[in-house]
Amino acid sequence: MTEAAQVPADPSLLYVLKQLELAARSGLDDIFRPVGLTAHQYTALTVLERHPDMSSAQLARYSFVTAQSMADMVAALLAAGLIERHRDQADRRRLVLALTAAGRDLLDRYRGEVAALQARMLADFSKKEAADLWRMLRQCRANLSGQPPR
Amino acid sequence: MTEAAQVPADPSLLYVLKQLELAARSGLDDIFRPVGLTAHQYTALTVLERHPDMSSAQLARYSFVTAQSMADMVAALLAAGLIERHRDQADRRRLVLALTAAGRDLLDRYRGEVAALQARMLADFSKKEAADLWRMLRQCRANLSGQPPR
DNA sequence: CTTATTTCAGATGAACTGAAATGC
DNA sequence: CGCATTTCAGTTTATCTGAAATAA
Repeated sequence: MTEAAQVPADPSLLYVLKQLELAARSGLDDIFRPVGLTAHQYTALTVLERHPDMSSAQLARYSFVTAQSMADMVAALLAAGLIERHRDQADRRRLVLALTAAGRDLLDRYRGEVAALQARMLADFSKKEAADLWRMLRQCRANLSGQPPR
Repeated sequence: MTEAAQVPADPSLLYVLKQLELAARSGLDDIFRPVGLTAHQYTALTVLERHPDMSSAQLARYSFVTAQSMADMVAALLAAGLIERHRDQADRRRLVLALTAAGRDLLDRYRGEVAALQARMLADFSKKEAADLWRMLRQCRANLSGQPPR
């Protein structure tokens, strides 16, 4: 008998968080599967959009993965023509990354779908509730990581 | 403003959610590394605690992984002596799982540390704020749960 | 007969560690 | 010299797909 996954009677906050993130990432993967992008790769693109001229190593620290792991993902985005890179003139060890026109175009093209996913998640939320949720999540992250919110 | 904010200045709600879940899971992994348990395995134990006598296949649907993947994890928990299983007398295809005394003992032993992690995450939250966050996260999960699994 | 559960076998991908080359 | 960035090479681990056996 196929029963839908049921909700625990009294799940911990950490567990609800995990399941919600799973559902959200699944939604992102569904959106970007047609263009052969994973949720992780999309996320990296949005980080580069907000913080241009990061190096692969910086991006890795930002995403809590090793520089080697991030190098693989950067290679995939380079191969897809969504980002480009060039030597930093000030520090010639660094290869700074930037979105290409195609990368910016892709982000623009899917902004609506991603916003719709977020809106679906926040159905029935008032503007204030959504803002409160956002603020509290950032606070939680700051509390756990010791990192300043970005 | 004459121009719409086309490029988000702040990280999206989905992105903050992802980073927070990452930090929380990292905290769980730190807690359970000494006993050789992953955050995912710990989560499975807590699910079994709340919902005794689930089969591996049910647990898999519950966790949004395939039955084959869950079988590997179940095997690890069996080998560690934290769960046991026996045939369901009503449906002899099913191998129902249950915590062993050692499994219950482990959960009891680490309940405090997990609660402390959650408390660290919720530092400087009022009781009402924490309750609001919990409620909103559950609401978000419910809103997205109509999604097809991966 | 069809479906669900479990198990076996192999494939894949995304992360890791270690080490070397380069440049500050 | 110590340290950071990038790259090369190999490894691990967790998932997946496919297929078979068992039972309702």
